[in-house]
Amino acid sequence: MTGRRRESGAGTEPRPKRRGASGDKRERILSAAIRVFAQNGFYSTRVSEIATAAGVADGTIYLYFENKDHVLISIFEDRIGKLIEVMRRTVKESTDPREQLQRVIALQLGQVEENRDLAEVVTVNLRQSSTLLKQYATPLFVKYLEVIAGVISDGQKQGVFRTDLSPRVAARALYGGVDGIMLTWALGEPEPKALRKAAQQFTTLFLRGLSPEAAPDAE
Amino acid sequence: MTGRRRESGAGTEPRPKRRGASGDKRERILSAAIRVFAQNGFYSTRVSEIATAAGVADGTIYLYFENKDHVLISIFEDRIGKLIEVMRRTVKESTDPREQLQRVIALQLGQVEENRDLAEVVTVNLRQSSTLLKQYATPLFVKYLEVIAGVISDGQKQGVFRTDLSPRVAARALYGGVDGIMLTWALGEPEPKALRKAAQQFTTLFLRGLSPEAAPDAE
DNA sequence: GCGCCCTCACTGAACCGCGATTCATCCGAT
DNA sequence: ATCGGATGAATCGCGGTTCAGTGAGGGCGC
Repeated sequence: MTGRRRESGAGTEPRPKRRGASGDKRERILSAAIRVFAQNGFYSTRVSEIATAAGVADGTIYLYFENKDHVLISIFEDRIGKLIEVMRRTVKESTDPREQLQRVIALQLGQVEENRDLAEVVTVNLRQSSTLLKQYATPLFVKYLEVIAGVISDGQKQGVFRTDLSPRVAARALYGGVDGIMLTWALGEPEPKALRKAAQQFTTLFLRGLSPEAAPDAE
Repeated sequence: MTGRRRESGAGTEPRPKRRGASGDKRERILSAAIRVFAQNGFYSTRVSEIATAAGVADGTIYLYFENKDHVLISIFEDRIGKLIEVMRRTVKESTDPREQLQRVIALQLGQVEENRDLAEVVTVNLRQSSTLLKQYATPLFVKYLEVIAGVISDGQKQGVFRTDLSPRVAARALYGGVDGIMLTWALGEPEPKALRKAAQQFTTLFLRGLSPEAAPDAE
């Protein structure tokens, strides 16, 4: 007798029509969630906290998102999706792969600098879920890697990057390096200058690492 | 119903909070936890699953660990602590900083290769808890970075590494790169050769990045 | 040597608090 | 008056933690 499950609604999208303030409510919830997740982590955050932070009622969350998981998923899809888009555009602004990489690194760390919470959510929470998020985050992650790998591959074809490195490995290394810097910055003291300086140094390190002619073997 | 337990042996175990008991039970729980956490993630894993995987009763977990959180904490303290110890020893086996770095990278990815689950727990779960783990994982992380930074700093003094990079930034980049490679390997297909190859390439990339003499400036 | 207890690691079913989700109800706009 | 987004108290299942038992080992009194 308890089988009154109301899941019959064929529409899996709980997103209501965006009318007036409605559209900005979804946005409010998302940005509140970023704040709270960064503060407490995904699993330690209760839905009611997000609601309070967003200035809406608990139930309202469920008008815009299927459930708590999908709030996090939406953060990735919205924010990281946008980041990748911007990255693609940034890459197109130059034809020199070295400069492209430099801009990509600066772009990422710049974004992060002005939104520390997002940085924390991305670096920390990206890895939180077991299967669910792996499913949603991985495709984005792959897209990200493809952009980087594309730049490196181009550079190799143009002869400005050494060709004995797999673009995908190098892309992972770039991602990892940026992530590592973001992580220690997000967890540590919030000194913005340090971040920029680190970005600069990392770029130098990475670019020399990719350079086609070996430095004189010091030994 | 295998009543087989009580493996006395020469058990001088100061480990359990309780009196001298079968010390191997704690170990069984830890390694089971690594397996299950890697599979499902920390928060999606119930204590009863760890217990089942370890072949003990639910309550037994609480004889060896304060609570679920501390199971994860103990994994870090035990395993990562050991890794850092081995790293330190490895570093001492050589005096050439370039070789030291190379060995450190190989060591880490080697460890990981033979224990994929641990890799996943380290890369993924390291970032799970909000405050609790930050508190326990950060000191270890700092120790780790210090070892790497120490090697780089030495190399700079010896003149085999460029001196315009902060050893700490470079250390973070190294960490990040290794982590990024581990992550994509842990999440992706389990091809061991790929890991070793990636390690090799990353080492090359990183060492050239650190080399003191610039490659011919390509631009 | 024998058997009686006592101890203590271990067990696992039950408890209980928490928090995600629901839904009856409430407005405000048209 | 009607529609539909918004509300938030109540629900309810999950799962971490507890604790009353269990039984094997071994100390000890005889």
